[in-house]
Amino acid sequence: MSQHRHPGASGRAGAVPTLPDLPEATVARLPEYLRALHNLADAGHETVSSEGLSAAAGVNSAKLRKDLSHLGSYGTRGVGYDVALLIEQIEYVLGLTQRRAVALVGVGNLGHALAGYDGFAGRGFRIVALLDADPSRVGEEINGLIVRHVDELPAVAAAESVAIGVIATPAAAAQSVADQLVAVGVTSILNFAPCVLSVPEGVDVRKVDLAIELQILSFHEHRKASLTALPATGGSALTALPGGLATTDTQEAIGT
Amino acid sequence: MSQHRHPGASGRAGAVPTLPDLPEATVARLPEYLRALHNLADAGHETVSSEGLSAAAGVNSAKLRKDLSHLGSYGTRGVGYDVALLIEQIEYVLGLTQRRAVALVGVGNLGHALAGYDGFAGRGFRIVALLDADPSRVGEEINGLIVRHVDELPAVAAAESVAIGVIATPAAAAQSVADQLVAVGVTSILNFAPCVLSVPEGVDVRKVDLAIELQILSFHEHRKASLTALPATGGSALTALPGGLATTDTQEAIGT
DNA sequence: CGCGATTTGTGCACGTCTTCACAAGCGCCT
DNA sequence: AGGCGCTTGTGAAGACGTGCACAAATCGCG
Repeated sequence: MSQHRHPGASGRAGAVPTLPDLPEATVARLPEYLRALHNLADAGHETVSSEGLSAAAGVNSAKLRKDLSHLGSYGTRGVGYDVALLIEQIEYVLGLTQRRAVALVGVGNLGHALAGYDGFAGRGFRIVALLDADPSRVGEEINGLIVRHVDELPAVAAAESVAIGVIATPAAAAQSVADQLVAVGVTSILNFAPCVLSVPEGVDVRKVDLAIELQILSFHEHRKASLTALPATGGSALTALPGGLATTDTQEAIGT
Repeated sequence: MSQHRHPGASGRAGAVPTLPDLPEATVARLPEYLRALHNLADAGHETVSSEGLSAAAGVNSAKLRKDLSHLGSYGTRGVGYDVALLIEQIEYVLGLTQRRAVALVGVGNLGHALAGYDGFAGRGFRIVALLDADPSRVGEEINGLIVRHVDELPAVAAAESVAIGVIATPAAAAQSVADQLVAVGVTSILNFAPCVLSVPEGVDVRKVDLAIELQILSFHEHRKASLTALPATGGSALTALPGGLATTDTQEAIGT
């Protein structure tokens, strides 16, 4: 393998860190590995095998090895992976060495919860502004931050370089908020509003819709129910529909 | 194509509705189509072309047609899809014709927001119980429901057949709650706690982790930043600025 | 010093998902 | 009635992701 360096302590700002163009599916799993690694570190483990880490992260061990191999050879054959080193590497690749500034727009039911969610501050992010369009909400203090009017977004962005915008507004307002975020230079958006956002090229949007998750579960419920209504392993060909047996045992978590 | 019937009015309970074993990727998109269709219906449209619907749902039109073809031929060539009929079909396939009962465990920051989220009640689900292990939270009323102690889960499940459990507890409590949910017969779990749940076969778990979503965005931010810092083509390494252009234009939403 | 136990990294085959491109079908207009 | 334009449904090809199985590499021990 090629020589990999530890970019964590890199003093150079725009260095050339050979960011290795990871597959999307791998990127989506890295945070999960990272969480599992932190748990292991807290428990005092210094090294971990791919088998152990994959179990903690809930994935196949071969998949985990392939994922990690994409960011370089940081394991030792016969031993496993150095927990601390791997944490450092993944955090670097994910860009978590710098605490990115997050602006949260929409301090309603959900926004309120997000503002108080410690998973944000605890995992490499800091909320720098709470914004809302409703004047009656402006001025309220949540978790040490004062809610400001959404029109102040340019001022916020000027004071502190906002990397990520979170939209927790009603669907009707989401597109307008997205436009405003893009206008002040935000290039990554996490959208909780149930609607499609249209953004210029180069801007990343991820969507989280709680109702959709429930509906997907509902489908599987429906499917399981209609299957159990069928005869077990009858011999007759008639009513047996899905030749298969195990059905789709997607006990795997997540998808997104 | 084979004859498809409208199962919406099916009187038989455990009928054999030819549930067509949809690809997971398709299932994950159906709720999005459904939302777009409701919007179109509200706007007065009676029919919609695959082009129009796919634009409203933010996907490729060919993908949409293939997705819909999996649940039967409900379009008319030269015309498009009947909005009302398609809504009925998708809701049937997703099992939304019956309002499924949801039990929410963990009424902290996030649980509070979920309890008040209208996307639940509005989209085919009804929260039938709010549960928490903290005695100081028991008794509180949220959105018309009284918070009960988690030990009452069996009583809740006995009174009303709970189809889906939502876990919004801290990570440390999540596995225990999942076990309790499984024990009372819940076979679908939506997990907001940042941890892997182990459940018996046949139980579906979907995970939503807000921190993970942010970290994925962070990766793309990091990548975009390191790319714009690179020289365009063959220039000197140092000061060259934004020679780069399109970069990774993953403007697509979600991944689920 | 050499050997065996262990674990990583990866080539390969397989299945799933996406996308293009086009024939088949439908309604409308003349 | 016939033809024309529009839209669906789908075959085929390619991209992508997954998992097996094994060679290469490392450590510890005799």
